[in-house]
Amino acid sequence: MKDPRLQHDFFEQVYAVVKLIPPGRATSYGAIAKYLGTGSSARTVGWAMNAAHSKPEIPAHRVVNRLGMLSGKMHFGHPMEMQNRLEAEGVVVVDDQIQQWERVFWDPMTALG
DNA sequence: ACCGTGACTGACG
DNA sequence: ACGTCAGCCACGG
Repeated sequence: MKDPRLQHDFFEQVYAVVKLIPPGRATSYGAIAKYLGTGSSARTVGWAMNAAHSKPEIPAHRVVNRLGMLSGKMHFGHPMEMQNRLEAEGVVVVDDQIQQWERVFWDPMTALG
């Protein structure tokens, strides 16, 4: 990613993928990073989500860590907001952990190619 | 330009 | 089955 314009679009690329996550499903920071080709920049994806804070159209609650834990819940308006949104879509969350994570997990690599 | 800081991850002990 | 470490990369001070 040497083209500064592509670099500038990195956040937008992250947002584009996040917006494609179907309701009731969730993916991980690393999966998004891998799909975008920068497999080792999972942290930066998290950073992008932090910046996405102001964008209501982005379902940030559908992005969790690789184990299906709500590691970003503290960054929502209320710590329970992330869990509430997920449960509103039928996702079961117990102790910050998405239940049946293997079934809920949405992999952009296989879903989008 | 340098350094500290993460909503991360995989590897080690 | 834990806790730690070290890469990782974009950003702000």
